[in-house]
Amino acid sequence: MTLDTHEKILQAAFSILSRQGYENTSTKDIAEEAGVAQGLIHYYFKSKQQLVLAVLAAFEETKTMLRTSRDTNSLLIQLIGVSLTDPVIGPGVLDFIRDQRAHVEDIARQVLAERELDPTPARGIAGVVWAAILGIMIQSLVDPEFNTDEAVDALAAMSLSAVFSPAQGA
Amino acid sequence: MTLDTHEKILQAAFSILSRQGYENTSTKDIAEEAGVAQGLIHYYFKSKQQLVLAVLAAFEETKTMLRTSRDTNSLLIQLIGVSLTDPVIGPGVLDFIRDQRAHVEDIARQVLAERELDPTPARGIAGVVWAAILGIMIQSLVDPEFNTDEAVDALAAMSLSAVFSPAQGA
Amino acid sequence: MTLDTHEKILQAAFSILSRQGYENTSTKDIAEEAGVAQGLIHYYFKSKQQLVLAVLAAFEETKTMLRTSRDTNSLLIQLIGVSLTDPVIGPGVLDFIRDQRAHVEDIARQVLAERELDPTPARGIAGVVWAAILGIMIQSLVDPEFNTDEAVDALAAMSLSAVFSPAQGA
Amino acid sequence: MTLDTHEKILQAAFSILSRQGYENTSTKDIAEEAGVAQGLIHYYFKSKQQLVLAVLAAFEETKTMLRTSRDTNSLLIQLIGVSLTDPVIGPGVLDFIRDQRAHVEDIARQVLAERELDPTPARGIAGVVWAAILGIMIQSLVDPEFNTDEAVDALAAMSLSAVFSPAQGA
DNA sequence: TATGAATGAGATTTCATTCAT
DNA sequence: AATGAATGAAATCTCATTCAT
Repeated sequence: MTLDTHEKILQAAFSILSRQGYENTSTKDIAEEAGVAQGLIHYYFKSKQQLVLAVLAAFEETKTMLRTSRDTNSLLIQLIGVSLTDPVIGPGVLDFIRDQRAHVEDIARQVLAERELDPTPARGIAGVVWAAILGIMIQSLVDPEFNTDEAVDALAAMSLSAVFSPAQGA
Repeated sequence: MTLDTHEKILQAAFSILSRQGYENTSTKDIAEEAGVAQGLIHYYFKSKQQLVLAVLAAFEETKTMLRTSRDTNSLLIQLIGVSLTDPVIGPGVLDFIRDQRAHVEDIARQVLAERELDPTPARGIAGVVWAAILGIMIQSLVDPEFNTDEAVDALAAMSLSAVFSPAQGA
Repeated sequence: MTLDTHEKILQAAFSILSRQGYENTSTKDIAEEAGVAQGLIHYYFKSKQQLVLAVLAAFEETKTMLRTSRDTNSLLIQLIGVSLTDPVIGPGVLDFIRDQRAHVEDIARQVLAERELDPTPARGIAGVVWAAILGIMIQSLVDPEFNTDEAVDALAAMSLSAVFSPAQGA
Repeated sequence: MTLDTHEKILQAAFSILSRQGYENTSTKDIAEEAGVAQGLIHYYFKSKQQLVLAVLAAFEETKTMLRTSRDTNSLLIQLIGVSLTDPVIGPGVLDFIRDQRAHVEDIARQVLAERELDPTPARGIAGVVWAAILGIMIQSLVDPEFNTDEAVDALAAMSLSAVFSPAQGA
């Protein structure tokens, strides 16, 4: 199962971007990692930005494959930073984040339904839970001494409390 | 109250960095914003990286002044992205994040003490709460439709539940 | 006989470096002399230093072609000065000087062998003769009134004496 | 015996220039080495070039003190390189070299006179001997494996031969 | 499709020199 | 005499993008 060139470039871009970051990665680097000529990058992708968007889009499709990979998280956090100023990258990151949050919201809604509870707070809970996931991701990446397991346990506990506690949405 | 040049450069750097991001801001931009010659930047700060670290350090001192400012948050998120690959910026961001988390942990510990509860879960709770704050920050910045107030309310409710619920650390 | 770009840059570099000296020649100057874009210099040569080393290496290959050229000598003397402080240029110049001295030593050894004399002093003689050649080069370059022919004659006479005189190595 | 500022700058300049070379030494470096303000350099010396000329001129006066110092030689060789392109440094170096050669010529003339020999070849011999001294200096500086003693011995032997041999000026 | 040479703009940094105090 | 802040030009190097083949 040989990869076609398009795919080869995408994978090379993901690999090197997550290692080096958006601004520290040149299209030449990507071409070398992919084993193709520099010019070919722009034959398949109109610009460096478009290539990165394509990488981001590929995340979702191959989600399970890459899930919880440190590389993926690293690239995501970096792209969030970029997205704050880049008008092309920005919308792509926004879509990605909304999708993820919607996914969490679905789960919350399910749980509440199973308990025959009011589904209204699902959106607020999803906002916080997904926020906490992002923040835990960041602290894991930035701080080698951050106790990720402890944080994940605490998040689980807090989420359960939120579902059963009458204090919700105070 | 005229600012001395050193301060003028710091403020200009903060202002323009938070707007444009680290990689999109040149030292020339900063000099122009500050109204000084380009070379003067390097008279006061050995490198662009050192200047940014100085801006970051100034955050803490003027924390109340700038608190909840969108600019500050924007710069912080961007610098987190940069910190993943930059060996000079990295440690500065790490210190900042640890300080903030420690601050949250202090508060959690206080609350638990007032209730005469076991202080052990304070650290785990702090990790999650500060994570959620970061994540809410990000979603506010990236997604104009994100309902920040709702998320903050939910976070408050979940934190309260965490303190009183016996399920902690399950 | 069109030159390929690599060669064109090398020749332009040699020409302008020998005229203006290492520190007074910018890569922009070299690009203009070669009639190419500034960035192309760094496409072919990783740095200005590497380009200069390549020029130096080209000396030996085209030695006869350029022999006794004032330009070559000028560049060599300037690079010797640079070599005293530059860790990249330094080794290149050192190799060049050793090669030249070894060449002189070979000749001395040959002459002594033809006369059936002890070859031991060849190394000492070579050191001095090559030293004198360097020094005559310098004086010719620096002092327009220096009588180069007279000095060369005297060097020849002294070298002959050295070979035949029993006083060697006294 | 405290040094006046003028002298302090001269000595600092000599010390740091011989270590770092002309182009790698900034006026700021010299000011710091001298323990004075940057601006003061230009109060005493019109330009960096004039300062270097003053250092060179000071060589001759303090010749005995500094004689055979590796620092002095290093600075001289570097300045010879600079002199080939710098219209201000150039003449200063030229004077220096002529003085030194004249000194050697005086000695040669004396020796010939003592032997009651024809003084004509003195100039040619001086040109070569001084050339050899320069060249030996260079090789000592550039090549840590160069056998300086052997070369000096050989130069002495060759010079003696030159004085007594009838082959002179062949 | 694919190559890689070529371009040109722009970034960081250094530095001799000037000037107000 | 002395200070050190300020200037502005220039240097090296990087890089996304284009283009002829």
